[in-house]
Amino acid sequence: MQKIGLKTAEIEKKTHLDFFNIAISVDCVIFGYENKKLKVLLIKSDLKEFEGLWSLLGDLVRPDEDMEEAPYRVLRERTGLQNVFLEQVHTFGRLNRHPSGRVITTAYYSLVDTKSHAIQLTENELHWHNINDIEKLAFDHKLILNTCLNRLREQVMEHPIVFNLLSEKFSLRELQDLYEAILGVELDRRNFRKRIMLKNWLVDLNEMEEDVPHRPGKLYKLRSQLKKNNRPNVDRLMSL
Amino acid sequence: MQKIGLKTAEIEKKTHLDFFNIAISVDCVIFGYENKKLKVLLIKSDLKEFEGLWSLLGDLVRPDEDMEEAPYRVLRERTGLQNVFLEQVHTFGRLNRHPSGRVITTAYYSLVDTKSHAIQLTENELHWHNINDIEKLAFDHKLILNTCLNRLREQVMEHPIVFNLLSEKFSLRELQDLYEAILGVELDRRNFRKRIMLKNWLVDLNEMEEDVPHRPGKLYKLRSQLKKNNRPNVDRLMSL
DNA sequence: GCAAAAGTGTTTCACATACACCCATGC
DNA sequence: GCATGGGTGTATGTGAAACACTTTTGC
Repeated sequence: MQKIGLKTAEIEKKTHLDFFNIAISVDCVIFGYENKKLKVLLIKSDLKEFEGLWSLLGDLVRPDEDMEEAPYRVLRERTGLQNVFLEQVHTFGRLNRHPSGRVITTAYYSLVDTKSHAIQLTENELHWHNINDIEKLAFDHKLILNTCLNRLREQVMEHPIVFNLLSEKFSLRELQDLYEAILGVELDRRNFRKRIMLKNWLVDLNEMEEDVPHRPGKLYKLRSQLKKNNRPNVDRLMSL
Repeated sequence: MQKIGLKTAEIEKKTHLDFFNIAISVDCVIFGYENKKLKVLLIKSDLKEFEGLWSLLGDLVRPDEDMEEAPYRVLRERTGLQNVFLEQVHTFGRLNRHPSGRVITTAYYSLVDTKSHAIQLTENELHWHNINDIEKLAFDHKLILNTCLNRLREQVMEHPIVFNLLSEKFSLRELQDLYEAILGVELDRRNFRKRIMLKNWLVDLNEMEEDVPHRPGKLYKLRSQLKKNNRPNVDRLMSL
């Protein structure tokens, strides 16, 4: 330790640099759905401080990319997925939230189809975890996860987004199971169907489920106008 | 310009520093209410690039403060206001959104009582502007303002927050005028009263308006349990 | 024929909306 | 007494919620 009062140029410089030495990262809460369970994609933390704990996928924002681009890059680099649904949720900037320095992070949530062949879990440090089985995560990632899950729950009945978690064709029962997994409640089948049909989100494909050990249900898909990609349209907002 | 290939240590260092040289700021959309108009507090931009334009109040996040603290500090330093309502809305990180370097900014909106004696517009560069009269702002602040205004409009019927814009005692007519100013629509008086009473947010003070040139209205105040301060309770979220 | 899930309709309640008249006060 | 806004009730429509029986298929 250096004594106080001996403020060298080196220290002066360090102090000054410190002021600008806040790094910014993005963290992605990547939701998936399988076996009637809502899942989240996590990676083993590589930090000694969090040995054995799982963490969200994230990375520092690069100096030459728009911040909105960073979570798309993270998903592309880590899972191979492109054109996914992503939405910014909240920015977390508690002092000491990161053990190796001052890092402020912006959280995004993503909805992906786990059956997509594009998804590469090759690194083998990536795993899907049941939302309900998650106890402790590295950093403040449990808080981030909870915040994103709450946001997802708020959005799900208002906007046609859950379809990003399903294959293109699905039955109403599958859709209802998905809503139940997200919201964590049971829903009445008749009321659910009425409500979902009223929104006019679905197209009846005039096809039936196959290879099910019971009466097959009708198949639907999302109305194609609603499949807009999610990247924010800045021009539109500017003109408001 | 230096030729490529001649990468000096100086350049190496600069490149490396660049990577971490993203500054983070907070910008506050401070809403007020006066003369039946929703207002926002703006400051004359001191940047040559934005000469003559107004901008939001903001500042860099300090290396030794929680990010959530920064907007409270900005309000305290610039207006003298404390214990205000503040809510984080969105983080904006477009490349080149700031002319003097890479700055990512987190936007907060605040609701303050313009009649509060604490508020100091002393610097005289601060002025309240009617929301509807704002055309162009410095940086991407028009986008930030629109985003915050949309968020405010989403929140007002769900949460008892608009009371931060009013004095402690108010009549239902004042409250309705305020809602109309925020939402930009006219409301039916009878239906508005029923709806607001149903929420059980108000306490009848058994007092009447005074010095009004017409039949005085009853005065109400916000139920005191709802006057919770707005600072996020991290512990509660962590335990979810 | 049986197990398993698909499909469907009615009633009730809460809340949103549309709408018009009398009342209390200051001047 | 008149101008100004305060205060109130009813009828109608829409969506949410509760609730049970018949149908179709694979086995």
